[in-house]
Formats: sequence, C-alpha cells, structure tokens
Amino acid sequence: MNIYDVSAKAGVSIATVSRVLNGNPNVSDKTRSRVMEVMNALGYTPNVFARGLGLNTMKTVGIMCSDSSDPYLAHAIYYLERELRANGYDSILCCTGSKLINKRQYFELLLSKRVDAMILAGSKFVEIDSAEDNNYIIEAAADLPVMLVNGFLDAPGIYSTVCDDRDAMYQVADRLIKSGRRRILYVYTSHSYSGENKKRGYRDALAANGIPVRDDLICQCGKNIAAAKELLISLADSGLDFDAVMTSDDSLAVGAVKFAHARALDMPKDLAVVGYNNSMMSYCTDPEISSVDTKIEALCITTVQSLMQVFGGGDVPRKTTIAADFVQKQTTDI
Amino acid sequence: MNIYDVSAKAGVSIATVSRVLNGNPNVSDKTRSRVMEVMNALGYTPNVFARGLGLNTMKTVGIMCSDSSDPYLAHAIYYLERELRANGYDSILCCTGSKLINKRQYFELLLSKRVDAMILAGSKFVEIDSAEDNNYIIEAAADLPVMLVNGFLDAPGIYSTVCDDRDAMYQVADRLIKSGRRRILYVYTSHSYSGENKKRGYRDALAANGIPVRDDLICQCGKNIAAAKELLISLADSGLDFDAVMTSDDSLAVGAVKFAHARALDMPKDLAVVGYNNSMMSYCTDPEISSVDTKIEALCITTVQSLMQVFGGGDVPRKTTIAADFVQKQTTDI
DNA sequence: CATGGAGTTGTAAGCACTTACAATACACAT
DNA sequence: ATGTGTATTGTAAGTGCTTACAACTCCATG
Repeated sequence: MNIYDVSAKAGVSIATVSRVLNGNPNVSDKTRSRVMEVMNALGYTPNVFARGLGLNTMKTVGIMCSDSSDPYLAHAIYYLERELRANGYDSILCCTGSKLINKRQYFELLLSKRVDAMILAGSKFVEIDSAEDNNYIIEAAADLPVMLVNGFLDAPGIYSTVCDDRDAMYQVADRLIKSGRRRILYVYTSHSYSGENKKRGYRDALAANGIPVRDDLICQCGKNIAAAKELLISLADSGLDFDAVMTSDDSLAVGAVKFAHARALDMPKDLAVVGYNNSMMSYCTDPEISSVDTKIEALCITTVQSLMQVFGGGDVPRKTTIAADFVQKQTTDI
Repeated sequence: MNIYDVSAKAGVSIATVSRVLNGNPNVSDKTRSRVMEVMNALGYTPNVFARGLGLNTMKTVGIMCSDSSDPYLAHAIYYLERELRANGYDSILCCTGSKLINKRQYFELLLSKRVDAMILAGSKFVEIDSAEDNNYIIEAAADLPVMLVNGFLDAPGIYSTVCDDRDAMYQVADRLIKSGRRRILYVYTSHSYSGENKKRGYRDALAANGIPVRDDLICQCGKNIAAAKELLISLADSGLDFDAVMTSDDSLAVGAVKFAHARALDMPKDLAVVGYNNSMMSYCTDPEISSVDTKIEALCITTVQSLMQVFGGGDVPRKTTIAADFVQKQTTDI
C-alpha cells in the first residue's frame, strides 16, 4: 500500500497525491477530495521513512531529561509530549539517568536520529562551572533549535523558558521575614542554574531586610527525605537555632517536617517549612507543606509554542521567564 | 555526508560500506577497519530514513501510557526507555492522558509511525468489561509484537508481564489477619485487570481464614489523598468499625494516614495501613506507610527482554508473572 | 596449468516519498 | 479563432540506504 496504489485508484499522478498529503494549495478542490476519499477507503498512511527521506524532517523532537521518574521531570515530559503531539510532532525520549553520565553521547545519539529540535528538560544539563562543557550544545544549536526547560544558555539557536526562581525565593523569604522569622535555614540540593537563582533570591531578601546572610544557615544536602531529616537533627544537636526552613525541593521539606515531628515542634508556630515544586509529596505530610508552584505546565506549553514559532521562522526571545506561585498550605502562616 | 562520501574516501563500493554498517560478516577485516576509520574521521552517521526505507524497521518501539506523571508509570517509562536503549532501540512515547480518551486513535497514530513493537504500560489499556473494545489491540498484534506491562490479554502476538497482585494482596491480608486484625477495610481506585486481581487476593485471604467477606468493607474511591481521607471519615462517622486499611494505591494509604491523624488513632496499634506500589509518597508520611513493592524495574526489564526474544524469533510465554515484595515500614507490625 | 570453490566486492534495482520543471487545460480578452 | 496568463497536473530526478545477484580474486587441488 503506497502512493502509487492511491494514485492509480484516484486516476491521478503520484505527484498530485503527494500534494494532497502535504496540503499543497495547487490542487483543485475536486481532485483533492477525490484523492482524500481514496486514501480513506484504502486506509492509507504515508510511510514515514520515505517521507523523511524526501522532506528531511521527521516531525519529531528529541526530549532529553536526567530521570523521568523524578516527579518534576515526569510532569514535564507529560506536558511536553502532549503539546508537541497537539502540534503534529512526535517526541523521542532519552533519559540519561540522574548521574548524567555520558549526557553528551546521549545528546549526539538523539541528534543522529535526525530530530527536528532538541528539548533539554531540567536545569542540570547546563554546566555553570565549566562553560566549555556546554559547547556541544551551543554547536548543535547552529544546526537545529535547542530548547531549554528551566535552564539558560545564552547562544544563538538556544531558547530558554525558565521559572523565575530568584523572585519566588525572594518572595518566600521576604514574607517569612515580614511575619517575624529571623533565623531562616536554607537547604538546597544542587549546584545548577536554577539552584543558584533560588539561593540568590534567599540572600537578596535577607539583605533587603537588613538581615545578615549567615553561611552556617545555608546547607547543601542529598535530594532525599532521610538525608534532610538527619541534616536538620545534627544541625539542631550542634546548637544551631532556626525558626524556618526553606528548601530547594519538596523532598527536603518532607525531611524537615519529619525533623519537626521528631522534636515535637509545632508547625508553623515553632518552625515554618517551605518546599519547592509543590509536588504530590508536599500534600502527603501532616501538616501539608507550603510550597512553590513552579508552573511546569505553563513552562512546557511556552517551550513548545516558542519552538513552533522558531520552526515558522518567527522571532523568538532567547529567554522567557514565567512567574512562580507560592502555595500556602499548613506549614507556614505568611 | 552520505554513504557515497564514505565509499569514495575508503575506495570501496557503497555496498561494502553498507555491509560494514550492518555487521555483515562477508567483509574482510582489512576492509572493515579501513571503512570504520573513514566513518570515524568523517563523523558519519547513517540517515535513519533511508535506512528505514531499506530495512523497513525503525529500531523504535512505541510506548503508550495513560499519564507519565503518575509516579508508577513515570518509573515504568524510565526503565523501559533505559532497557530499550541498551538493546539498541529508541522509544517514542505517547501519553493518552488519564482519561484514556481516544486511546485507540493514539494507538493507531503510533502504529502509523512504523514502530517495530508496541508497549502498553499500565493495566488500564485492557478493557475487562467489554472484550470487543480490545479488538484493535488484538488485530495490531497480528502485525507486530504488543507487550503489556501489568496487563493481560490472551491473544497471539501479545505478551504480558504482570506483577502477582493477587498473591501480594493475599499475603498482606493473610498477615494482617494472622496478627489479629479482623475488620480489614479494602479501598481501591480502578476497575482494571490488576485492580480485580488485588481485590481477589484480599477476598481469598479472608475466605481462607474463615472470615466473611463483607461488601461494606470494600469501597471504591477516587485516586487522590483527600478523597480517601474523606471517605474514611464518612465511613467512620456512619459507625463502620475497622482496624486495618488495605489500599490499591499509596495515595489512598496517605489519605488513610491523614484520617488516622484526624482521629488521633495510633498506627499501627489502633489502625494498620497498607499502601501499594511503595512509591515516594509512602515515605513522606509520619509514620511511613508499609507498602507493596511491585517490582516495576524487574517488570520493565523482563518486558524488554521478552521483546528482544520475540524479535529474535524465540519462543516467549504469553504471560510472565513476577512476585511482589511487601515492605514493612511503620504503619503495620506484621 | 586449468578448475573449482570460497571469500570478497561491485552493480544496479528497489524502497516510498518530494518537488523542480515541463506540459497541459482552461478562462478570458482580443 | 487566437493569444495570454493562470491554475492544475504529470514526468522524472532525486533522497540515502539495503541487498540480490553478478563478478572478481585468490588459492588449493587435480
């Protein structure tokens, strides 16, 4: 079943069938509808390979992420896939694993599939310490659009959609301070583009309120519940005093709630806890954790819309910023 | 950059280059290594379209799932993708959304991409009430392998890898009963292949222990924390007495824990709670929820291994069952 | 030294589509 | 009727690969 069968049955040439297939306007309405009828009657679907060979496009974009089982990225994949499909594009997925080993090889593997664009989901793909490690991305962007979801790299052909993490954290810290908290602990997991922005928001808010930024109140921690709980216990044991915990990820906030339970601290009275990403986890604890909704759906929709504009030759800003929303639940009163 | 460039540079014909590309043994070692060198030097990667046209295979399998943001399916996607890639296959993903509307259209869309196989992740794709609604899957299986992860459909060309949900639930209920629980509430979300098996495990265990199965202790509930909590509150308010809650999903178990908190019930003394899937959520609560590890990684690895055997013409059983593991945490003492 | 066969390589015909360019049809003005 | 221009359609040459089959090389054997 191919284009010849259709053309024979419809009494036209294969070129005309191809034109109908591609929505070429140079076909009379009469011919078009006749061809379409035949295609339906025969249940014809064009062969993607032959199509790709001719058009040299697969109508497919590559999505790279570190670990699709991370709740945040899982949502991102879901929304990206949905939006791409709505625009007639398939997505081929490639997860590098949370260690991000061989991310460059994976990237090139996906490129070799002749994808029409690349979407890198998550801020971890952009190296903020060794800029030259991003060169392979910058080079690739010369050939095809590269979209970053929650990452930023300033180079032609690379388009970023980011959440305003700095502002979100600034607002959270500012409101905590205005409600009387003075010793706000900041616990974060990763040293990344968004990670640095979050930290900056925290610092800026303290500075703006005339509160000295103390390094001993800024701690790094593995991205898991137990590690966060243990960290807070050992900090408290060592005599550190704090009345609020801000975290860069909900999992850390869950650990903070467990710490509060272990010490019989009342939340939010004795300790305010704020998570990040407003994931399912933040709804599991008792009390539920106030968190920052980073608008992952909006981020993904915007990313795909920008991509479509890039495909259409439109002028797209290299960076689009989307505001986050603080979601007040039970571990704060701000 | 194509096969001609390589053949010219290496001083051989394109047929020879193609043979090297496809690992054909009828190439002398000398020629093979020379061609490989040239390919490396030129940074040549074969064009997938042309390749697909000739071979009529894309080395790609379609993965369908309802909602990749569901933690269980997110993990499934991650493991499936990883294993497929390890075997030289790409995956193209298609999420139907949790409503599963148009699942048939999505299925056929993926088929039209000329994927080499289909993997349906999650038990919801198999209709257990209207068998004829599965016909499109059965028909497709005549043309290409269809793999079901945690679903079962007995037809040629369809291979299922399922978790032994019945046995898992049987063990849980049996142990709860043996430890003295008598009024075990069973709360479930969906009417599906695995859903029915879970329920059967619960019923069988009660029956085997001479405990009458009471319909008022078996309740359906929306798949979210609040719905489960509200359900238990209203059941308790209406005078229903229960000393354990078994659930078909961790989210329901989280709701049960919240119910226990609201009623100041001690877990596990006053109320035992058991979740299902042993997801991150079950680790978020205080106390942490005992749950059933459904071995999603093993399930996915087995699925892909079976698929590779099917590709290789091997004899593969239509159904492979994998045992689940009960993970004792803090909401039970069994 | 011819012969046969195994091992290796090349030729050329697909595969199913796109599209530049040529050809034709048609409408309308002259 | 003739010419002109536009709308529509067809022809044929790619697109980059696979592979059946033919052809060649080389060596051992008779």
